[in-house]
Amino acid sequence: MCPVVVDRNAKREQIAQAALNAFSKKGYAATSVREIAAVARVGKGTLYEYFRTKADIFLAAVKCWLDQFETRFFSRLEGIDDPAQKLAALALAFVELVDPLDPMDARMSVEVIQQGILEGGVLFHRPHEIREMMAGSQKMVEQILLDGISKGMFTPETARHVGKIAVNLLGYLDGILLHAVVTKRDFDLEDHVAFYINTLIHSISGPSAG
Amino acid sequence: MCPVVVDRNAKREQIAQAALNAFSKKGYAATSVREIAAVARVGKGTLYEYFRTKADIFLAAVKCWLDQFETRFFSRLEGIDDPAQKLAALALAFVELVDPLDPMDARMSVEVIQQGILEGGVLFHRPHEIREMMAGSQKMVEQILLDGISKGMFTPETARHVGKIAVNLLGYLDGILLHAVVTKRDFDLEDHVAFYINTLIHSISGPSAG
Amino acid sequence: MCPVVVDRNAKREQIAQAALNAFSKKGYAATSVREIAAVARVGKGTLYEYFRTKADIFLAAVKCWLDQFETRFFSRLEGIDDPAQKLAALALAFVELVDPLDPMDARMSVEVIQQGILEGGVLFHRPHEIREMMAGSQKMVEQILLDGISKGMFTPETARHVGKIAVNLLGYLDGILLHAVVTKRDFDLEDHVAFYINTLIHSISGPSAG
Amino acid sequence: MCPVVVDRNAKREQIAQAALNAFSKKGYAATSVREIAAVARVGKGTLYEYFRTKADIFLAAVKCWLDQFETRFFSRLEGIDDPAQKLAALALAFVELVDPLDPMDARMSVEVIQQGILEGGVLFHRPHEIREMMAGSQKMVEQILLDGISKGMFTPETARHVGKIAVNLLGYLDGILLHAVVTKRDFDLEDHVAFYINTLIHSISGPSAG
DNA sequence: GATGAATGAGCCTTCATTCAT
DNA sequence: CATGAATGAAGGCTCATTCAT
Repeated sequence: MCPVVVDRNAKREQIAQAALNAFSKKGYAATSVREIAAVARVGKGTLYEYFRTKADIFLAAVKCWLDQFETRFFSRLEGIDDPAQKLAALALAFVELVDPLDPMDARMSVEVIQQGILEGGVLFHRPHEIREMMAGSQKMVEQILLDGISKGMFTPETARHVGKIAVNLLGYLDGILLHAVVTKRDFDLEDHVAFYINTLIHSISGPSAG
Repeated sequence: MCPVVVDRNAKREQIAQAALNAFSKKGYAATSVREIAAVARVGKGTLYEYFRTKADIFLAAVKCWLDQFETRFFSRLEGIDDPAQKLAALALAFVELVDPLDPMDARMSVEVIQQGILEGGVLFHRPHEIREMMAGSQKMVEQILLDGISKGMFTPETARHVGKIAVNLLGYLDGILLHAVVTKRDFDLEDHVAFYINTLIHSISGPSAG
Repeated sequence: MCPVVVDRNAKREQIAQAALNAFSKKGYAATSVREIAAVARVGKGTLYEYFRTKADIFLAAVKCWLDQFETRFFSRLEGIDDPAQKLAALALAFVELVDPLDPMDARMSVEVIQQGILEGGVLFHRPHEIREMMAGSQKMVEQILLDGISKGMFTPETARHVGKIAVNLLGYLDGILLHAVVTKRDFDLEDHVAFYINTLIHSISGPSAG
Repeated sequence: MCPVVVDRNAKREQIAQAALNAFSKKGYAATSVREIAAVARVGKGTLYEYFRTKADIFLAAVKCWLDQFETRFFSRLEGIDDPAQKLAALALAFVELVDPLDPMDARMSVEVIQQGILEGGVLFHRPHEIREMMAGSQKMVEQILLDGISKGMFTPETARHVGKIAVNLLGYLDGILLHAVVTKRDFDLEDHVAFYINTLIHSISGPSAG
C-alpha cells in the first residue's frame, strides 16, 4: 500500500562513498566486503542489492572519486582568466588536493592504475573506462594552451605541441605526486611544482612575455 | 657427510626471478605462492626452504628487479660524456626499458608503490627500503647537472636548482611511463620524452647554447 | 530489517558439543576443524562465525564437558545425607560416569591436562582456568568431611587433614580412572574404588563406628 | 676395506634420548622431526636410517624413558628391608623423580597415556606395550605386601587384597602426580603422599603394629 | 527491501618423508 | 653411512557470495 520508497541512487552513492573510504585506505584486495558494509553502515547482504560484485563496488567508488575530484578541481579554477595563471592554478590544485596525512587521492590513483594494468585487475579489461578518466583533464589543459596562443601570450609555435605539452604536464603531475606520497613528502612539493610550471610557461611564452 | 650440494644463493635468485615474473603480471595480492612455485618450477614447499614468507619472496623479487634495472640502465649510459646527451640518454633508457607489450617494469613500480603506500602493504613499514630505492637515481641526475655546469654548458644559476630539477625529472619519467602503460601507449612515448628533455636542456643551457 | 534469526548461543553450544565429541576421540592436535565442522554438520566457515580460532573451540568444548559432568555428578549426590555414604556415592559417580566403551570423560581429562602442561598447549597460559576447574570438587569433598566431623561420625582429628584427604581422594580417582581406561579396564574398577573408600572411611571414623 | 664401524644401537639410543627430551617438552604432535634431528645433532635424513617413522622414534623414546625411570627407581629401593619402609620409599621415589621445574616424567606419562587412549594415537593399537609398561610396578608392590605378610607385619587378611592395594597405590601415585604438575604444585606433594602411605600401612598392619 | 547466517573455494604455511649425492 | 634439498598433502583460516526470512 505504501512501500518504503528509497532513493536507490542515493543509497548506491552512499555505499560507493563508503567503499571509496575503505578502498583508499587498504587497496582493493585488502579491503573486505564486510569492512565496506561496516563503513557504509549497511548489512553485508545489502551491498549485493545494489551491486553485483565487489568489483562493481570498486568501479562505483572510482567514479565517485573522480566526480569529487573534478568538482573540487573546477572550483579552484573558477574566475581565473589569464592562461598562465590558469596553468599554475591547475597544477597547484592537483598538489593541494593531496593531503599528505590522508593521501586518499594518491592512493586511489595508484589503485586505479594497478587494477588497470595488472592481469586480473578489476579494470584490466576496461581500457575504455580508463581512457575516459584521463581524457577530460587533457582536453582542459589543451584548451588553456590554445586560449593563451590566441591571446598572443604563448608563441604560435606552441600550437604544434599542445597535445604533447598537455600529456607531459599531466604525466609529470601524477609522477611527482606519487613520489611525494611514497617518500612521505620529504621534499617541498609545492615548490617543485611551481618550478616546473614556471619553466614550462617561460618556454612557451613569446619574447614579449619576458 | 655428503649431502646434495646446491648453490642456495643461486636457487634463491632463481626463485626470486620467477616470483618477479609472477608478481609483475598479477600483483602481490593476486599472485598465489602456488603460482610462484609453478613458475619457478619447484614444489610449493621448496619456496619455504628459501624464504620465510610470501612477503619475503616479494622483497627478494623487488631487489632482483632493481638490480636488473640498474644493470641495464648503466650499460645504456656508458661512454657518453656530453651532459646534455647524457640526460637525454638517461631519459630514453627509462623509456626503452619499458616494453609496451610486457611492461614488467612499470607494473613492478606500481606494485612497489602500492605496497609501500597502503596500510598493511608488505613494504608499508619499510620506508627505509623505499627511500633507498629512489635515492640512487636522484644522485645520478644531480651529478650530470653539476658536471654540465662545471663544463660551462649549463648556466651557473642551475646549481641552485639541481635537486628540484632531478626530482622533477624522475617524477616526470615515472608519471609519463605510467600514463603510457595505462593507456596502452596511445601516444608516442619517445617523442613526448624527447620534447620534455629538449625543453629542460634548453631552459638550463647558457645563451651560447642557442 | 528482517534477517534470519538464529539463537547464536544455542548454536555455539551445539558446535561446542560436537567439538567435544571430536576432540575426546582424537585429541586436540589430531582433530581438524574440517572434522569438527562435519560432526557439527555445519560448513567449515561457519565455525569461524562462532569462534575465533580452533583453540577457542577447544576451550568451549572443555567448558561444555565440565558443565555436563557437574550436572550429571550432582544429580547422583542428591538426597544422600550420611557423610560416609556421600563419599562413597561421590567416588562411584566418578567411576560410573566413565563409560568403558566410550570413555570420553577420561580422554578429555587427559587432553586438558596435556594442553595445560605442554609448552605451546592451548591451555598452557591459562593456569587460572585449570585451577578453577579443579577447585570445585575439592571444596565439595572437604564439605562432606567437615559435615561428618560435626555429626560425630568422623574423628575430630580428621579436621586437621581435610585438605590432604580431599586432594588425595581426587587424585586417586583420576589416577585409577586413567589406569582403567589405559588398560581397557582389565581390573574391576568399581571394586577397587569401593575398597579404597572403605579403607578411607574406616580410617577417619571414630571407634564407635566399628 | 675399512668401513667406519658405528654402533647402530648406540646411535639409536642417542637419538631416542634426544627425542625423549624433545617429546617431553612439547608432546608428540607439536614436536617436529626437524627439531628431534636438531636436538640429536644429526641430519634429518639420518633419523630415517635408524627409524622407519616418527611414531617409531616416539616408541623408542618411551622405552628409553621407562628404562631410565626403572634404573633410578630401583636404586632408591636398594638396601631397604622393612616392608613398610619399602612401601614408603617406593612412593617417595615416585614423587622425588618428578622435578617440579622440569616435569619431564609427568609429561611423558601424560603423553603416553594420551597416545594410548586416543584414536589415531601412536600407541592406540599397542595395548600390549602399555600393559607391559605397567605390569612391572604392580608386581613389585605386590611382592612387598606379600613379604610383609609373611613377616607378620601385615595382617593375613591383606593377602586377599594385594592386587587391589597395588593397583590402587599406583593409580593414586599417578593421579596425585598429575594434579601436582597441573596445578604447578600448589600443595605439598611429599606431605600428601606420606599421609596416604601412613594410612595405607596402618590399615593393613596387625594390631601389634600400633 | 534488508539482513546476517551459512558456505566452500582457496589462501599461506608446516612437516613427515623420500632420495640423489 | 649421512645428509639436507625437495615435495605435496594437509592444516587453520578468510572471504566473496548466496539465500531464507
